Amino acid sequence: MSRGTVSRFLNGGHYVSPAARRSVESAIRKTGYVVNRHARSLSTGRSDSVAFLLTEPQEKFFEDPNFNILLRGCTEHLARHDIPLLLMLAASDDDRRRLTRYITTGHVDGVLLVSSHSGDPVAAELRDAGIPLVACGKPMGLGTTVSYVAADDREGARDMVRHLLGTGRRRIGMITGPLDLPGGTDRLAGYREVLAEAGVPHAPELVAEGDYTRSGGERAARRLLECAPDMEAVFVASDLMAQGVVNALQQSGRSVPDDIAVGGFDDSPAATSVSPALTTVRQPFDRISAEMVRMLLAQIAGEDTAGVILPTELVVRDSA
Amino acid sequence: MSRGTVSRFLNGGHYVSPAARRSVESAIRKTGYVVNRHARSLSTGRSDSVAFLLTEPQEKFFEDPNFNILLRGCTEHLARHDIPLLLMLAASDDDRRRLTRYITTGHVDGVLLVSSHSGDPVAAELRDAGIPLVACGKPMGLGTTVSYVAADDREGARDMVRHLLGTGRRRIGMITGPLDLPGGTDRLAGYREVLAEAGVPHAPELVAEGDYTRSGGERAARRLLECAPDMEAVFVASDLMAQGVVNALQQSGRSVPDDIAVGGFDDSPAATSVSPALTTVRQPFDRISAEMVRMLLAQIAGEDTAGVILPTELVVRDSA
DNA sequence: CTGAAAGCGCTTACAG
DNA sequence: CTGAAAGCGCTTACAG
Repeated sequence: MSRGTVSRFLNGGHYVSPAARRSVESAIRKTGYVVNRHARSLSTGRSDSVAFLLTEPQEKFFEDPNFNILLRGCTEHLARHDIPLLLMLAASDDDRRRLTRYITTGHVDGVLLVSSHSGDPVAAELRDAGIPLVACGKPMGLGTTVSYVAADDREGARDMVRHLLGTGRRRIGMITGPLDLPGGTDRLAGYREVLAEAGVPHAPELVAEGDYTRSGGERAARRLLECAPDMEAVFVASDLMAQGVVNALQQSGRSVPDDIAVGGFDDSPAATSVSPALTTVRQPFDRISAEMVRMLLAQIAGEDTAGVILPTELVVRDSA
Repeated sequence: MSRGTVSRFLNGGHYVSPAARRSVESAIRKTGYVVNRHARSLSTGRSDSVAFLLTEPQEKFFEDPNFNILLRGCTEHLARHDIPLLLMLAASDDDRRRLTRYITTGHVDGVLLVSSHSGDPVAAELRDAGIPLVACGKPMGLGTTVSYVAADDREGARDMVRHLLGTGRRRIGMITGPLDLPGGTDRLAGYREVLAEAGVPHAPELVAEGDYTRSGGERAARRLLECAPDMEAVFVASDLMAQGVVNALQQSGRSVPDDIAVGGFDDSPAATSVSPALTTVRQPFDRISAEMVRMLLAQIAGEDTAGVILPTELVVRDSA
């Protein structure tokens, strides 16, 4: 039997007679044959695997439940296509270089890129190398040359601030995400717009930049409390930070929501593990990961993809 | 210039004249040449990458700081050899199959295996496929056919229980790890031995099995409190669980360590983020990851390696 | 130090 | 439906 026939059997079994198929099957069973992926990849040009690349310090990856959820979603959606997901953490510049080299060198058919800060060269490097690429969140400063899927950060923020205004509060503070991340700037923009529309005067002392960590939220809350002790509500750009905020407020003797209402963002597991449970803006994580995978596979298949923005949803619980 | 010369240049530059080297360098720069790894791997039989394979539900990976630390250590030690680490999470059986196939198929030169429960087929599968393999913790039921590196769980447990006895307490409980994990059984064995040696009668109502999660620790502590309300101290097989235990004890109105002393295990970040700070048994994580990497590279180079057991150290803080 | 050549193990038109 | 053959892009003895 020729190696051609075996190969055809391995790749879907088209143009293989039942008899041939049977004898290949039994031979494979008998010898424990397993294809050599390198050889296959060399000849097909594909590797049949995909990377989930995170360019964040490792702590953040472990601390923030958003990554967990996103990772699980991507894994599951890829599993339906029987494609393994390789998780790569680029914590240092050195790691980044090593991993980009690894990726651009054909080891992977495409990459799901998570959390790319403006100034982070990874997205541009991969794009320039022609690697199929989908970012989670619009990569800043790259125009529309990189496909992405994101939640509608601006609109979500607007919903939350409108809700806060609706409870009668005017002195509404905000703790933003890192401002070199799209979720950082867009949520802030939404907050500002709604307040302006409602005729609430701009108050810079009510805004503090956070870093999407619990302890960062705590610190920012204390800063706000100092500069604006009369704050009535605060919109926090992530649930994890909001956990820290609730903590800091309670320690300062304020009750949530009676003294100060707190609104979060994400609707991650963090939202319901605080007391009071957080009123927050749900990111459609499952749709996000599904879209990311769909778009990446489309790119790998040679199609063009663009950016997609998915709607968020206000979830009202007890904190505001 | 022949491709042979270029290849020699790429692989260390031996037997390449300075003139040839220069012209290769400039050609590479000009064309943006990058080697095709598949072709290289096909001919060398190596892939120059290594997997960190975790067979645990994804939550545990994210919740337990031990994994974080171990992962970081392995990444760093491999970085010194310029070898990328691919993280693979096998949460479901389906994932496991997909990833084992991926691995045994030559995509990776070796694997660092974390947390293999007895009954988990992964270690045996990889071993049978002849993949270089180092486990973290002795894989149960596999005899000595798989190399591993572990902390001295038994001796560490002995130290802790001796310390607890030394503070004058006799009614000492234990919350174990999962008993299908070596750390689970060995720490329990150390606990039992020391109590027996001290003439303390065996009291089954003082032992509860935990699962290395915070909430599991909480549950186990409540169970113990019910069955043995006169407990004076408890040795908890992980710091993360101990966090939950301290919580449960305090909620029940007990003070730690005055009413009940608590000893942990790991000396992970969890140990110092509780109040009171945990007296615990330090696992030498950095040495563990260094050894794992060293042994894996040795195996890849064709050497044989065995099991190594590293000493622990008692760290006395406030909880006991 | 250098080049020509074989070989790594697959896939895929191409004839038949 | 099947086999013979070319080709994927490297590495590595082997002569020179």
